[in-house]
Amino acid sequence: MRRREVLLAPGQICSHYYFVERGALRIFNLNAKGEENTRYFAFAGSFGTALPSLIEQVPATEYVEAIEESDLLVIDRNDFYRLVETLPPFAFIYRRILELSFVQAQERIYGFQGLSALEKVQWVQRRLPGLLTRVSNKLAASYLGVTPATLSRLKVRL
Amino acid sequence: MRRREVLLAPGQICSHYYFVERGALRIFNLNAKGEENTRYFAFAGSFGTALPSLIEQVPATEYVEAIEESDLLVIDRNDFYRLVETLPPFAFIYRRILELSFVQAQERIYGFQGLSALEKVQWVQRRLPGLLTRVSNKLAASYLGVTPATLSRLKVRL
DNA sequence: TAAAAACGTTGCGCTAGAACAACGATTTTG
DNA sequence: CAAAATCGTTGTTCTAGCGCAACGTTTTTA
Repeated sequence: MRRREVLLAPGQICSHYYFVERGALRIFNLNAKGEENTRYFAFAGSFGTALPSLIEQVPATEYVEAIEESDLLVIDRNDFYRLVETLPPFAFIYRRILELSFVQAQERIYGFQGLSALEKVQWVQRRLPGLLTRVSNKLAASYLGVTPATLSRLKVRL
Repeated sequence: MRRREVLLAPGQICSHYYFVERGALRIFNLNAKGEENTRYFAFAGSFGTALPSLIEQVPATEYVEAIEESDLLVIDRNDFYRLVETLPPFAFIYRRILELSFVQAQERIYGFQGLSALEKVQWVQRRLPGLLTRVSNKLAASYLGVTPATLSRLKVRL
């Protein structure tokens, strides 16, 4: 997978899980004003996909994009669900994926609430050390929900 | 369950699912500044619990509180997991609960992003009609992430 | 490898929403 | 059922972060 390659765009129905062997994915969407909003970064060793679309088989609202040259293991949804429905160990693994995805999403969201922009940056440095140096200023800003200009100014204040 | 009764407080490990037969629950947490942050309202016909704590059996960070006189069906975690692990229909139901919880949380969060306070109020009116009249101004404000004063001003603008 | 596009940083003014405050209305409590 | 606490509303002031802009640097593309 090349840098900038788009694996899934809004409107498409997601039919794959991706396991990142090398590189990085990000899941993001565009809001009503056309601004990018990064939900999640998946680095080597983790899964990434448009989970709502994959689960409900409705058109995705988000993009899945490689942000670095990446090697991915692609898992087909139908195969995956067949395994989940017939083999208990897979059912267990899927349950764990769902549980962890949910818990993680909650932590990120409610961890951010009520924090100033500077505090959000500090939160990310604690919870995702290295993120700010690994991804571009623009992408980190879209994850934090601030403008690139604001993030740039905050970084000088540690 | 009486109005204002607290079913679970931060620090406790959650061991129950609650199904709301009558009344309403809310799940909320306090942020670093001591402000309340409502994550979710569960009205009659839906489930409510501190899912991260229930799943991981770690201390909760949130409160579960009855906001109206309520009748609840209390489901014990151990019983529930035993059912999930032995009876396929329960495994399926639990999977659906997790999937829907995740999708719902995502929609709420990313639906809000980049919206002005007024647009958030309009979003809630579309998606959760009746919420603004059923719960107090203060609680609705804590769900929207604005101050009660701001919400009060917005309501006159429809 | 040169031109074009995108990005990072910094300056400056503006504004949405917060903070603080006051006060009448509603709710809770003893 | 009366006193006390909490809540909703509205006014005023203040500020964090945005919009816009400029410009040098890095990346992309042809």
